[in-house]
Amino acid sequence: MPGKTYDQYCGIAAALDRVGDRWTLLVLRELAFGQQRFTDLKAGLPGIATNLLTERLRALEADGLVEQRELPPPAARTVYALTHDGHRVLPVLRALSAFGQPFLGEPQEGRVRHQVAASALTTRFDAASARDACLTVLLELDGHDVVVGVDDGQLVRPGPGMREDVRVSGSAAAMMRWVRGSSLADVEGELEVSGTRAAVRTFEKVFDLSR
Amino acid sequence: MPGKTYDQYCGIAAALDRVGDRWTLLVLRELAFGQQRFTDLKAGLPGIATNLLTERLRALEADGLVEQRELPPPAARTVYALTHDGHRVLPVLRALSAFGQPFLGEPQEGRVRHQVAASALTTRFDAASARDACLTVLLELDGHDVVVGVDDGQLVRPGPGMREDVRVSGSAAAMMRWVRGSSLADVEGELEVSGTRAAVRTFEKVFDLSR
DNA sequence: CGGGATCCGTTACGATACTG
DNA sequence: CAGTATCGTAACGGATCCCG
Repeated sequence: MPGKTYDQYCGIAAALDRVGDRWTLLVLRELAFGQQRFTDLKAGLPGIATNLLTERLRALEADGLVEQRELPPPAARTVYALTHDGHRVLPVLRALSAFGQPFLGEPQEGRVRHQVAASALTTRFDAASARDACLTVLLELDGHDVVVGVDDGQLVRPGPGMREDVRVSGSAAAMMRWVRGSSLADVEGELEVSGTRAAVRTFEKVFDLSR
Repeated sequence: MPGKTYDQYCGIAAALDRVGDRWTLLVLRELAFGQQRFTDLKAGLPGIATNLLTERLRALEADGLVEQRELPPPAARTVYALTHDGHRVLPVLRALSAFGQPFLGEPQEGRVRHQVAASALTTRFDAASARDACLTVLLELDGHDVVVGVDDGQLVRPGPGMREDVRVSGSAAAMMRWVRGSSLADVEGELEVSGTRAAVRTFEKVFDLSR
């Protein structure tokens, strides 16, 4: 922490004691995209000092939210990943993302990370409309695949090997524009949405995108 | 901010640029309980320096999340309150509260703020089960009234003058214990729940309390 | 090159004293 | 009651260096 613990009997204070430090929630955001090497994290967090990144990772490990994993030689040795407990921050990240969206300006082509566009999409997930829905969506943004799943009305990170019901292809900026309120017609030519009519309908309902 | 803005095109980064500083989210928590005077805020945030509290309030005002209101003379002059925009942080506070609950120890009688117990309750709200539900709950915790409402499947802060469907009376610590997983039988004698059978059933369903 | 550790100037925070 | 002022300390930012 900077300073010290808030030391209050309150869930919010307890949460901030773990993840309230500068950079910590952004580190967790990076790990929410999947396991990352130290260097990947540094690249995704422009401006962070290496010693701070180290310290934040150690603190998150100590709290059981993040763990180091050793990978077989063919790849870089060690990666960081969210633990089972660590996945419980995802709703916090989603709420922050939703809160922060209105502060963002117009997305500029080529300056939107594909994971950020995907995260902006999940921001619009509406549990009430998703009742009992099951759906796998493959986003192909600037050539990168991101899978978003809805299972039994819950937003999930699906494992690989799922066959997608809906595929959305295009630039991350276009996806961002759609999510931010443009109608699909407005981003036509930039985004291609494919899948059965029913699946696409479910997709638009669950993420409140039918405009 | 400490340091400076993260300056990333990302909702989470933009959110943290506004509310990511130390104490800021706890200031917003206090205001989520209702409008507060400077001194009330200070009392609810043990350990904060007065200059920091001032600075945080000014920054939140500049971002349009908090506003100062002048009250008619009979009371203390000026209070701080969330603006319309500022109410959009409530889901962030709820997500943080839910994330932080498991880190809290057993509640001790007399050491739980009634608002914290109420906030812990809202943590358990399940939008999927609340579909179309309408309900007003009056919590009477340690003698303080807190109203929690569900309208059309959404969690709301109801205005005054609503007649309650369910009333829960007892200590904040007992409420906390119930919310944390005890069955109603376990807190029997400490909590009194009244209302029509149907209303109580809805209450328990919507907050997943039937154990 | 990936994964850090070290050092140092700058900034923010914490504590308390003081004022309209 | 509602802040402002001051000041020592801890945390951060940036760069550099180190090691396998």
